[in-house]
Amino acid sequence: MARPKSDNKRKAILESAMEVFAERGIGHSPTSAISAAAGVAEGTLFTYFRTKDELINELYRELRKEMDREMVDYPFTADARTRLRYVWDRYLSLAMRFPKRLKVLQQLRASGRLLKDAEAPNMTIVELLKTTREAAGMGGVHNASAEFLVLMFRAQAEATVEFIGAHRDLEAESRELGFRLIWRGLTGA
Amino acid sequence: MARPKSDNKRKAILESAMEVFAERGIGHSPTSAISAAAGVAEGTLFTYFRTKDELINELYRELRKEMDREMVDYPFTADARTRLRYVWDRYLSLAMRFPKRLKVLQQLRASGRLLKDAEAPNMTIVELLKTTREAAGMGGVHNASAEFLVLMFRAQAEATVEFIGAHRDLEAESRELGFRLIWRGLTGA
Amino acid sequence: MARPKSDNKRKAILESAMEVFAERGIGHSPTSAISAAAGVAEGTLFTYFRTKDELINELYRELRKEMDREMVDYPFTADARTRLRYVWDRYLSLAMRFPKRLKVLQQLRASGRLLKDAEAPNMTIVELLKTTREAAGMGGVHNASAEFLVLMFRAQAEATVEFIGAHRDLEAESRELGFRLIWRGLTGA
Amino acid sequence: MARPKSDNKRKAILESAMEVFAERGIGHSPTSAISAAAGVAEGTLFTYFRTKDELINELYRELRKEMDREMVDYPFTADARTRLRYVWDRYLSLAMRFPKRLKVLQQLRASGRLLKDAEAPNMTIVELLKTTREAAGMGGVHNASAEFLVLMFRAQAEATVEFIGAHRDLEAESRELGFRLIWRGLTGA
DNA sequence: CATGAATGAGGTTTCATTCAT
DNA sequence: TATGAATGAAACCTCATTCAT
Repeated sequence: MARPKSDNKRKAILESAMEVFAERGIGHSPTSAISAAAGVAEGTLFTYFRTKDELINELYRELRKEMDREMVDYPFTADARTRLRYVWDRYLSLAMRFPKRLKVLQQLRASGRLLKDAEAPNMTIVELLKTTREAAGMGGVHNASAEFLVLMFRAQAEATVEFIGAHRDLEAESRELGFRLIWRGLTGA
Repeated sequence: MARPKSDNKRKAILESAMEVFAERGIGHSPTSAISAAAGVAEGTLFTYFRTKDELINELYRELRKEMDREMVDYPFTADARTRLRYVWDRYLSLAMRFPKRLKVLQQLRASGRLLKDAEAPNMTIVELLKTTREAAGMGGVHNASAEFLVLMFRAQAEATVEFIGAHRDLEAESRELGFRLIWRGLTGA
Repeated sequence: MARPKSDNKRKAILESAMEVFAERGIGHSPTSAISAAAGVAEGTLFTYFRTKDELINELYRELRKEMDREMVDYPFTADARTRLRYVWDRYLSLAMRFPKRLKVLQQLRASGRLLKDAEAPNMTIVELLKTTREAAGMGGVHNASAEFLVLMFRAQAEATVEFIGAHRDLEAESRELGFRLIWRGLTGA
Repeated sequence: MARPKSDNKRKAILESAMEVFAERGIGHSPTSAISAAAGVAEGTLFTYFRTKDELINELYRELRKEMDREMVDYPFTADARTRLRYVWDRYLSLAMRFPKRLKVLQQLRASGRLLKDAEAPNMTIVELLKTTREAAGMGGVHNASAEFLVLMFRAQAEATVEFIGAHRDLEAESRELGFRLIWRGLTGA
């Protein structure tokens, strides 16, 4: 057959996993609940993912890929501020579109079940490494670890998402303020 | 009166819970492992905490209380920068002393098993609300939600701890840099 | 379709439950003993009965259905005495064939775990309601609650079974005497 | 000390056991619930009854003794009908006064935890043996086992209590009717 | 004797995974 | 491949009983 292990089903399972994890927590989400939500049989889940842990890792990879897909129009040649702002906006937009995404990502990271290679830097991270360092340089911070700066950026972004999640009406200003804090922190401007 | 409920045992169980959670993740930590680590019988755990969830919530409260205890010398009358720096330093010190603390806190928060009232603002939070807002005011940011600023502060601190955890040799400069970024973000200076 | 849920297994579990309950008492019968007796895995019991209580209720229903099945040749058109005697004889025969039945039924009733709807009147009860009332009418008792009369009938039958259980050699005369007592009580004849 | 193991406490525990058993069923009644209801410590229960089973047996004995105490005015010299009617009335009165009594007695009997000697015939039984046989003789039933007749009598009485429990308004006529049925059954009159 | 914390065996139920259909 | 019944190892929690106080 042309395409065995129908990609549809795989996707359905991953999507359902995300829903169920968000709702009930990873630890309280039996695979049977996931397969039920995906509309497939319990056993079918295991033809697509050998174990629950594999499903968890795949879901993590998938969620990170989404961010890369979000970057289609990334302005590679623009100045640092524009580029950083682009990532900031894309990140927040993605989070707003899928409000459960962040909660699941945090759970996945805290689960202690992720394999090392699932954390490999993706395109978004690579760009952030470049841009945050450039920005820090503008602010007179020359010897900072880029890795550290990215960690900071992500932390700020997540905090902003979390706050907006609790205060929907303050989305616009929080977006601005959050970016202002991080940019001013990096550059002093 | 019979044998009084020993505070030692309670503490031993909480500490063991923290160890075990850090090592294996909440979801993979049977209560039997916790009681064994604490050197008590399986049933004993349940005379101190009615359910595993109660244990989880108590642990969370305990960990937050620790931060308050860390604030003994808080310089209430000093300027905002000094006060914020104090919290920053105490937070990082606590985290360095108990490297598993942060991991467990994040797991607890992501677990979805915390009760609302376990999250009630403690003394540290109250001070941070005051100070971050004052600092933001100095930076020309007058209408920011203090809650948002605290979230940002915590995010920065956690990111810094995480980075130091992976790069012990860079502790000193990361401490400085982290604070510089957040302070400059708030105040522009 | 996967392996279909086997009716045999369901029956095996119910039968084993009855055996084990009779031998050890409901409260002292772990589900593991039941599944072992039925020759299935511990978990399997729970694919047929969601909880132990559900098993208990199903067993009760099953035991009552048995009595209805016992009534195949019920002489609907015969006189009241013949009909009542038929039920009496069938009831005693069933009890003699499965000596543990009664003990289990009493346990089930005393357990306080039966749902209301498990007690709904079955065919046997319906017939008894009719016949006992008719017999009572013959005895000049016109305004008796049929429900009360049925309760009496059952009580007498159970007492008779209990006695025969302890005095096997007196079965024949006890059967006669028991019926004579109840019939004379109802009709005076 | 004059009376160690204060009789008060012993009684309190027995009474509470009866309450708790009636409410929750023997199998669902932890000794801790009984001691709590009795207002004594968990351990205290075990200075009065070595095991739960011993408590159960003692309770059974106690409940049967109550019936004997009920017989203070037993008309030893009256005719059979009067004597039987006396027992019938006393039995029903006792049951009405302590509506949970019967339920608990049935549970105790069905529990399979009673020792043989707890069932030894008491004074009430002895009298019933005499009287029912005499009555049966009046009805032309000469070779009946007295034991069987007593079983029947008890069965009728319990059925009557059960019915009255569900239909309080019919108490008076049910009392009459129940006795009429058993008396007519025995004697034909 | 009274207390209630401590114990740990055992109970019910869940769930990842396997495998017959 | 898809299905879902079957499996059995845990998991959490209860509870009769013991024993230090």
